[in-house]
Amino acid sequence: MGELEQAVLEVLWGLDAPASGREVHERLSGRDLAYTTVMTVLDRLARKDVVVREREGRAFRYAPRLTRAAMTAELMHEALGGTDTDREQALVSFVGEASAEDLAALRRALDELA
Amino acid sequence: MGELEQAVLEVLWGLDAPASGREVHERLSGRDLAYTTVMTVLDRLARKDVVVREREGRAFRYAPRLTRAAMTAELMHEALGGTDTDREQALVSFVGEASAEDLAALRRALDELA
DNA sequence: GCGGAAGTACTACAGATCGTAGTAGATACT
DNA sequence: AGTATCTACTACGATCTGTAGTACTTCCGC
Repeated sequence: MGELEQAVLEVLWGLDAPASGREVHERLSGRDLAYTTVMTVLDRLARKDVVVREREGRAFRYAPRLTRAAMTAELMHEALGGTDTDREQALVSFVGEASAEDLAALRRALDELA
Repeated sequence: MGELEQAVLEVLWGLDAPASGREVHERLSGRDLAYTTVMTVLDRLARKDVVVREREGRAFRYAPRLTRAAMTAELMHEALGGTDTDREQALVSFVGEASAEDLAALRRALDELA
């Protein structure tokens, strides 16, 4: 995920409804990009199934396939997935390096599961 | 991390001591790569601080900077780090999608922390 | 001490991904 | 019909990765 791609995703997560390319472009006005640049990025993200696009009349509306939290979780699982063997060790390492807040959140999350 | 880079790392993790380029090359004989190819990859990994190299006489010996588990944990933290806001949600999502084994391992790891 | 083996450093090149954007063609609003 | 929107397609340079060759340096055996 490139820098710009990330930024575009960020914009989409910041909205509650699917957005048009034009809208995304406006939210990125700080970067002073061409409209077509934003469209290219949206297209690539859609091709990678990171965002989904639905037709609305002549135009498309774009939305992230996953919430930010879900995507983060997916990335974490992906990282863990690389490790066929040391899964357990990796998790130990993970909690070992986690902040107190993250540990608390983890414990709560686990408790809520049953 | 490219495919080959990953494979080279895998080899290094499979050994208990720092290895020479020649050794790594031999362990990758299945891929039929040129020795210099392996050296290039080791060099790039060293440049990225993924592996460390220490001089031994005329040659170098290469070793992963982190254990596999530690690197996995680092990648997981990195993924989580991208999320400034929804950390908590991300963790909930993460445990929500985890396998029973991973959950058990997580619980054990947390219990051992105190 | 010389010739070959082993190593490193440097360079190269092609394919993929990404940032960046232009042009053409379709559609719609007025 | 003219103008604004939008999508589709194409392009180009930068960076990363896979892959490898060449040149220079040792070092070991003879």
